[in-house]
Amino acid sequence: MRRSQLFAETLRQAPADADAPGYQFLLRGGFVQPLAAGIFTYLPLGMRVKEKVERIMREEMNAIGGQEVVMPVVHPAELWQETGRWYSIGPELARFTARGDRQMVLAMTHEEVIADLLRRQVQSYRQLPIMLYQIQTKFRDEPRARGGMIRAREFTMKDAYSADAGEEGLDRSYRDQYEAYFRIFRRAGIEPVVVGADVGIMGGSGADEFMAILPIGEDQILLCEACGYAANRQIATFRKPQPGAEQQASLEEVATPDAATIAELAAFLGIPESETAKATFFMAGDRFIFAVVRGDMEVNETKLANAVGAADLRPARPEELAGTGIVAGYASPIGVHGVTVVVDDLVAASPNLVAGANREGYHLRNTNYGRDYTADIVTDIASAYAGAPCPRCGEPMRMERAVEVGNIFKLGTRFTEPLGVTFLDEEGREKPIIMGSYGIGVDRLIGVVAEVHHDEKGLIWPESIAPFQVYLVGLDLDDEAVLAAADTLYTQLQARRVEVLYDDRHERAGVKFNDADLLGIPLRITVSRRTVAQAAAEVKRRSETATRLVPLEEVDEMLAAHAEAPVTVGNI
RNA sequence: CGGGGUGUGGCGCAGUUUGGUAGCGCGCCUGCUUUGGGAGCAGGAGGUCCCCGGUUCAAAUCCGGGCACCCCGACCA
Repeated sequence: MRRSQLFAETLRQAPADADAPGYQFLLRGGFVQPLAAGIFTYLPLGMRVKEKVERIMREEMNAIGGQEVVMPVVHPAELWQETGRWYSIGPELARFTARGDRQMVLAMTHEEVIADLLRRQVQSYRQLPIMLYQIQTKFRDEPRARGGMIRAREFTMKDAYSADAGEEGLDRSYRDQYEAYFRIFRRAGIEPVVVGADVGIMGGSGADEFMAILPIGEDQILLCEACGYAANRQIATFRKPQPGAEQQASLEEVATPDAATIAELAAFLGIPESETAKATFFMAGDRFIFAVVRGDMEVNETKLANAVGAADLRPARPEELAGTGIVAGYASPIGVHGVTVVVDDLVAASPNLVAGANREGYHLRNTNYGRDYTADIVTDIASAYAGAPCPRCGEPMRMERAVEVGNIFKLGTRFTEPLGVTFLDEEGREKPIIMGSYGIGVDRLIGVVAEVHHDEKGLIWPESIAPFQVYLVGLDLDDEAVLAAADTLYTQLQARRVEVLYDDRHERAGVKFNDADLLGIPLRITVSRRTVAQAAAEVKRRSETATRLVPLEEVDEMLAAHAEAPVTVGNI
């Protein structure tokens, strides 16, 4: 491809609304063009990257027995009503009315459709196992798209679904996907960490997330370097400190004016925050949830939601406290009524904590679980934190921000049961199919690679997904000998099936070199009056600063030899 | 959905406080010169100043109401 023909206008300055550096380069280089918040057009350069990422995914999915399908983006509402997600998922599920008042949804995921497909096609255990995948558009009306390609509303996902006759089969499919995922991410140039995850709206029995550690990540993960424990903060546990062993003392009200926060309270009384109890209030639908953790810890909303069996939790509004006996800022479970009380197990085990008196300006010393109050649920609802002791080995854990680039779920019968997706086993018994679901965000992966692989000048694509393998810079092209040499090399490289972008524009050297750096193509080859005088071309790797001269007749041979590299797609 | 910010030519911005009919840099077009790290000179094209309404002799600027986009939080396979 000649640069003069390529539809890619590079920008010297990044649009002001792009903050992440990798995303800025994707915009400046002409890889993608935003249409609206979280909705993008892929331009030719971006399309080439996307195509290569998808090719890797296809290869790895095919390698574990996956078969490709494409399912619709528009689904009838009835299917989503059958699984209940029509009702349980909020406005992020985009709904619209088609002709004749038919309710439709835009696919945010495809479990319903795949389950329906299996329901229609599978009758016998002899047809199982099945592994299907697609690379297809999804739409999620996210409350807030951000981070460029990392969190889009319309995006492309590689989603795979396994159908097995039993748990052992699911374990095997899950393991195959797990390993394929590592191969996909490594080939695309990132090294993810796998963390245990919450099953969220997917339901099912287990889930792992593939996380790319990045400061712009929206997720937080806890990692133990000593034993390898890794978990999303949403579900991460930690070894709780030993509660104090002192005797229970008698309850005592103490005036604590203007001490409505734990920090103020601890400072006022001259005690550590760990000797206090913190109360927070949530609504799970119509249920009022009163949650208590030790003062130095935070409530983990995911754990709390799971503890009370709620799909959704939101902070309670002040007016919702009316009639419960709760006084915000001075709250404790003592004297409250009509609410579901959930107490963290550490609080329940800790003697003589300072807690609110449910009276403006007063707290209680020496509150004790069991003696002074009880709870509907006592369990772990505290959030793990940086430095928290590992639940397995007790060593302090690291907390990192990360982007979820892939996830795998053991769905079990979450979708096949309500939809009646069954098969007959060897004994002629009807059983629900056991499913797994496995997703990778294609655009998000590209966005993550861009964030990981760049320098101050631009992108540095891994060879495996670079839009071109070679950026051929022609300088002094008004010199006929140089033009002929550059054109010849271009033709030779194309004949070798090397993907080459030939900068034949009438631009100055600086412009071309800077564009080459911005676009991040792995190899730059320069032909100029200077190099032609030595019958050579200058070769430079984007990832390195060194250049070297290679005789013109050897350049295409050199690249052909290079084609052996295992991770490479294409002919270089 | 709460808090904050921003909407002015393709991109980056000034102008808004104190109303007077739109400007700078980059990019783009033409010509000449230049030519290994974002050239110089000369000439030129390009803008419903986010939208609607109001105030005013006069609105990018003041007032009201929308919308869009960005950041933080909430939310999130």
